Amino acid sequence: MSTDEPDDKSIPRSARGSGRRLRGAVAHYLGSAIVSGQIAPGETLTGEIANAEALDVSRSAYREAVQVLTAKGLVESRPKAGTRVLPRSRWNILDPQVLAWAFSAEPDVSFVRDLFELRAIVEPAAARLAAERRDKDDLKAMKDALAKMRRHTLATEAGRAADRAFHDALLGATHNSAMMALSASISAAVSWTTEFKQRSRALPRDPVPDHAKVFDAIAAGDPDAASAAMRALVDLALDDTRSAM
Amino acid sequence: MSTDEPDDKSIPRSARGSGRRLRGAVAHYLGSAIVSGQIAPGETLTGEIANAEALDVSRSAYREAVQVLTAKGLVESRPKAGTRVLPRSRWNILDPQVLAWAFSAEPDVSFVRDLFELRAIVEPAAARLAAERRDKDDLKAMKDALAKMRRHTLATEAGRAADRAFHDALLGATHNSAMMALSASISAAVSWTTEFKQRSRALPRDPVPDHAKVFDAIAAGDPDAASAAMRALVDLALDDTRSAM
DNA sequence: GGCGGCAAACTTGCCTGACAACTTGCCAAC
DNA sequence: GTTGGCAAGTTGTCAGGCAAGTTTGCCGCC
Repeated sequence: MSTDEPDDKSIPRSARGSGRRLRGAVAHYLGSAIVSGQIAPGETLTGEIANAEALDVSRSAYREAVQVLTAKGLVESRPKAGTRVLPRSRWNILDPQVLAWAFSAEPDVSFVRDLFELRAIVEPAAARLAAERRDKDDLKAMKDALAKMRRHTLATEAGRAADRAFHDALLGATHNSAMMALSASISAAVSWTTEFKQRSRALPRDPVPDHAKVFDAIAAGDPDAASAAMRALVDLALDDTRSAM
Repeated sequence: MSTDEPDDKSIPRSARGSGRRLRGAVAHYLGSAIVSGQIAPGETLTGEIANAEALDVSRSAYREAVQVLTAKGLVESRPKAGTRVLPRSRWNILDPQVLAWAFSAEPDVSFVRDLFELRAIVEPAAARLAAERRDKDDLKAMKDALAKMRRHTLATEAGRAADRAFHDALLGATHNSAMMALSASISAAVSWTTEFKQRSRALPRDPVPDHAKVFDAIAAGDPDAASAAMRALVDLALDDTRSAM
């Protein structure tokens, strides 16, 4: 892309054009490096002036990027001690952006397993709640998403967006704000893994029938059936993902 | 500059001494104002130079605070348009810090209900996993926390810390990183609500027996019993909290 | 010889002032 | 009425400097 500057590691400048501001690019660069393990927990990264200069940005831009990482629990900085990477246990890995950084590199297998495990716990329970509380608008949103899934397949970005929309609508039908916050994280993760599945080989299974079963149970107001149908859906998705890795 | 200024709203300077850096105080101030609804979603807050001056901090400190809010999905800022508060659906309310801001003011009743609902879903499932996977260290950590809970009551901060430690150890025993990330959020929320219960009136119930039952089931490696015991514990906690509000 | 306090040095924290980049909304021309 | 460009205002980035706080090591005291 950029014809001008084949500098050592000053990538951010070229990534600036992608809508992200400059500090966003720096945050992405550092965040990915940390989450992917290139900078191990406990390590303290080089001083602000040196590091900012190495990345060819001003100290303020660099500092604002570090603030973002601090806000997400990736690093902690104290005077004289420097900025050091915190242990994984303090990271907000449920943060959608951190999740994106985690999947921007080769996703860790055990981490994907953990995410699916969480999904297998939360989504069936959410489907149960949704069956009890859904209103007309919720059903309409889910129905529309389902129709879009039918039209496009999961091979297209539009299809994956429809998949996300379906799960978002489902979580939204619980009318539980905490659940909806998890929705953002989980649907993001699901989207990444779906794309990953897609990349590895053609999807062997048509996902629409499973989703339709969940929808029918929720529309019928049958909590047990909704929970069971969603459990089946997640299990199948886990199988597909597992066989793709 | 100004040594003594009982200015209208320049609170941050006084809050700086509390360990938090100055930008942390500004972030706390703005974050609380947003989460508590004083600044409604969709509103655009005043320009950086004006607002920074009103709070009696430099523009850089103010900007770094805003970056923190941006990282947590509370606001979004674009040139010329200003910085505007995003709709609640985009907030990372599972972020421990956002949770803290939410509880720093009068906590919203329906929000607390939502949190307990999530807890009622996640923690029994986590107890089930913990019963299957716990190792010696996990059991030791839980046992220690339980002993501390017995020694101090929930009326003391040490007791509440022990309660947090018990739940953290339990979530940790699942050996699931995503679950452990939720642990930070949930235990924080539980701690806030416990303190809230405490504030309203003396706790009518001794929490130790319930916790001990969960521990015994996990130590025995009985997933079903662990799940059931945890479900009972959360239900009781919900009852207490509900009657206190 | 060990221990405690003190000081210096280094890193982040904060400040100031200025300019560049980017929207947005107005306004004019077609 | 639509479309194009222009201008103004806000955030974004930059540079340099000083202050505050911590860690480290030295020095004196016990």
